[in-house]
Amino acid sequence: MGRSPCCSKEGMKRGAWTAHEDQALSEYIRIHGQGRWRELPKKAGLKRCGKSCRLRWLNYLRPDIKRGNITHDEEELIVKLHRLLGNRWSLIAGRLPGRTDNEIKNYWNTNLSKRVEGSSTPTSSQKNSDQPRKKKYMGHSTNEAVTSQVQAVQVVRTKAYRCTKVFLNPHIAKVSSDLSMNQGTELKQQVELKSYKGLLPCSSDEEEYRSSFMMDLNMGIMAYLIF
DNA sequence: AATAATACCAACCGCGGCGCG
DNA sequence: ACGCGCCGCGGTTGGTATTAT
Repeated sequence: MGRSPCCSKEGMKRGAWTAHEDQALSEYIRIHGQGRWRELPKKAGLKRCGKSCRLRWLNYLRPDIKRGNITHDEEELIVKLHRLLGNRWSLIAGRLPGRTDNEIKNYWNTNLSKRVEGSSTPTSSQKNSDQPRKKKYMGHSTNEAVTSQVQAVQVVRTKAYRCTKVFLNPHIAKVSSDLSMNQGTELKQQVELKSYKGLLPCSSDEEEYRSSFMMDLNMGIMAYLIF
């Protein structure tokens, strides 16, 4: 069955997004919500295909995206989940609040796949020596870039800057605020990781974990929200 | 200082799943 | 039951930053 291309490519812009485009997209979604990607660009006045808009939003502009280096705990979790799920990046990302499938996929391809291939998960001491070269990113967040560079037309060079600013998932923020004002994300993450550790297989009953994990997925509820 | 090689990551592409008429 | 269109996923590509020579 032949499929028509998702959108006509004629007159469509490609490549890096400009601050102006980012702003237009964010603004549109803020007002109208996400979805209807096909018609979104037209309505938002963007010369982009819907797919591109969706990707940009999901991987970059979403306010709940947590940017910055993947922590060791997150890394361990990714490795474990990958062992269970394979390249199901969206599922894996679903277990890592604030992380996108694209980000995890990239991280896996550039760091973890090499490391995991040959040996088992490294110890923390190994980790430092094994760790692939890290760029000395200067800590820009893209959202900062967006706000500070809103001189339109200028392309946002989103890459090559690892940022230190953390964007909170609203759910996390809510739970965190339930916990207490200054316990914030760190505590939340600890709690979250504890809950993962409770769920993750201790080698023997992987099946058990797998089924409870799948049930969890089926319920459509992130485990971290429960704890 | 210049150039090449490598690492990293945003964005693109094509396909499959699913819902709807 | 079938075809069509939209959405989402996973693999791949391309451009830039960083490091090595």
